[in-house]
Amino acid sequence: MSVTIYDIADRAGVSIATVSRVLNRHPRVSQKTRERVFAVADELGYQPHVSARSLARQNTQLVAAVVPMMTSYFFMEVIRGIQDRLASSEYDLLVYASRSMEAVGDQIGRAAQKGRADGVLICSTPITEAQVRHLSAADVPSVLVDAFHVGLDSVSVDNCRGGYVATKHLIDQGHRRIGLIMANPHSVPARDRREGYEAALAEAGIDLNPALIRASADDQTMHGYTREAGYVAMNELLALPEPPDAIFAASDVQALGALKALREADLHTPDDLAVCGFDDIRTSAYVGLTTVRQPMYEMGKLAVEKLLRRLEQPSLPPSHTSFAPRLIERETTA
Amino acid sequence: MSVTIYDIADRAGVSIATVSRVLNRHPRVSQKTRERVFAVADELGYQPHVSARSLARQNTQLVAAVVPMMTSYFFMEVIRGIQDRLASSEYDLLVYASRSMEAVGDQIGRAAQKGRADGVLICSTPITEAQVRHLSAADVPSVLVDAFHVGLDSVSVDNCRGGYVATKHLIDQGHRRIGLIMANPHSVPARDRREGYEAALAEAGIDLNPALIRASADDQTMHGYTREAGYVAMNELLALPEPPDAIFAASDVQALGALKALREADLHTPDDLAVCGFDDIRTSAYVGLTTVRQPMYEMGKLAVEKLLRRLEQPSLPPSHTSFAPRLIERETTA
DNA sequence: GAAAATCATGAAAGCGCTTACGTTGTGGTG
DNA sequence: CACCACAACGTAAGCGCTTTCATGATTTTC
Repeated sequence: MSVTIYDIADRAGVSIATVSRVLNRHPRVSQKTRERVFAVADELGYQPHVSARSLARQNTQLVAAVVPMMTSYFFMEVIRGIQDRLASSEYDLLVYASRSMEAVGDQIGRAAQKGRADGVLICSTPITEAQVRHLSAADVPSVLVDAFHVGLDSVSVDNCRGGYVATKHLIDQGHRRIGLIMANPHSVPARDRREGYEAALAEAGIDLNPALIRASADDQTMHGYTREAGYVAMNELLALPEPPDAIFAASDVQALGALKALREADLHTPDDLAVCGFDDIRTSAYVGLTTVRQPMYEMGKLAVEKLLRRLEQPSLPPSHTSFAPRLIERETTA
Repeated sequence: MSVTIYDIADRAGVSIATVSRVLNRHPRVSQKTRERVFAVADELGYQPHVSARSLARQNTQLVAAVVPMMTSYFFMEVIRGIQDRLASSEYDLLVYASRSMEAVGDQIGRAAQKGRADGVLICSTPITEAQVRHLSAADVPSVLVDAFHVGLDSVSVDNCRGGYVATKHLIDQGHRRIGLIMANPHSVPARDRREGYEAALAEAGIDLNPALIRASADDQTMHGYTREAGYVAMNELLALPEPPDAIFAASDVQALGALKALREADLHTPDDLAVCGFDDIRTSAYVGLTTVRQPMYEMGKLAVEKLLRRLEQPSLPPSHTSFAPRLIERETTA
């Protein structure tokens, strides 16, 4: 078998307790033995056994992140933020990505299993009361990203405000018939964005026209945040007797689908029709899509920050941070 | 403390050995006790302690993936493949992403630590002999993705062939002065693609013109696979007394940078200049970039496949798979 | 009906580490 | 010089689980 502290102890002529103390930088060890133990450890190429350490210390040095899907740029960026912050800590990252929104529950259960991780980050999942109870029962600190629950730390984006900002921008550009390409209404962020959309219209004294609102087809895996959904929705809107003169899409991917439909219809942005998305994914900058930027990277980073804080002080009251989304003006509306 | 097999044993009036057997579906347990134990376990809401189990079983149910950077679409896709395959196994995923190419070594060490993971997937890292020795010393099965070493399982793409295919395509379109936008020459894939490029030229009887080859600026973190690098390189090529009439870029991001330079110079693809990339990232489909597609998702999937196989049969000889890249013709060359 | 085989279970020894507690030896105090 | 404080280290008891081996009960076999 591989080299353990027993081997080191033998070789260095001390007890395993002393070896452990040296390895853990315990102060009550003489300089001489410390050096000897280190020397022997090096010589034997000792590596601590992570599971054993976890069991004895009653902590893994792991953080689990649960995300609905690896596919999307949004989660990528969030995870990148998580990674980066984690890199300067002592924690490693466990990733639980599910293929469907439904499987998320299982993943949370798995991530929160006893002895699995010291903390859990849960992304973009409307968490149920049952899950919250499960988490607190399992006594594993967790923070919500892009989701909210009173009892848990969270960092999110003010989606309502984002919807408002986008719509307001379109109105300011002189548009009146503003179409909304929604995602699946089950998606809380999508609902919030719609709320902002409606608020902006109301404020400008524009009547809400339900015909201009298209919810995405019922896509199980992506909550309708797909290019195809945007494409279909746009075509439906174009087929209207009185089509819109501007579009607010609940996500950039949908907006990209909409742009495709426009190209096919030989319509041009922003002259024939203005388009504003939501997210600011990579491609958006490239194609010049006006959008509302979510600070995804920063959200991931802050989430870890909160988790680490809670790991140190478990009794802290839950803290909630809501980022203000920022309008990024590009060619599709300018 | 939380509920352990001792609690179940007490409550069910059996020994912990029996509880363990029931929980592990050991056959030698009577129907009656099996049911009782399960009932009690349910009742108490028992969850096995992962670290304890790992220690006793001498296996974590974890696979570690080491990737140079979360940033790129390439790794995202690979990881997605990994995730998907892992989802139907009993393994969870540990992700080690480093911020720089240099830190990868540390990450490998960390991932291969004793008791950390049962297997390691190493992505796009030219692995050193020392690291190989370290891995086999630590006795952790590993498979290389987008990299090669005789002694280890690997799945990669025939980059040389890819470079050849891309260049051949440009030649077939009638181009003669074909520029190459290389990445950092430290990148093995980049070197291979260049080799293919040279082979295609040679085959067509076109003299190699070193002036038409631009290696990316020495970007530490991305090996020159950046949009900026492509942009700079393209501008250099355009400034040549005799600029190229076609470009093969070692990656799509670089190609996108090149396209930007072309737009600024008011040149149009494919008429003024044809462009072919490498990778087939998301944006490529959107902007109509001709490219050579790497089956990233499939690579991730197959890598896991190989790892699982090796986990079952550790003594298998190393197996190497090389995917043939596929040319995706789009507007930038048509 | 006795010996052998089979079965269900328990006792206990790990897995490799941490850590509370106890012991020894050293130096400092009165 | 007896006493105490404290530094340095060892002993041993965990952490929560798996698994070998032993044991008694039950069934099979001739």
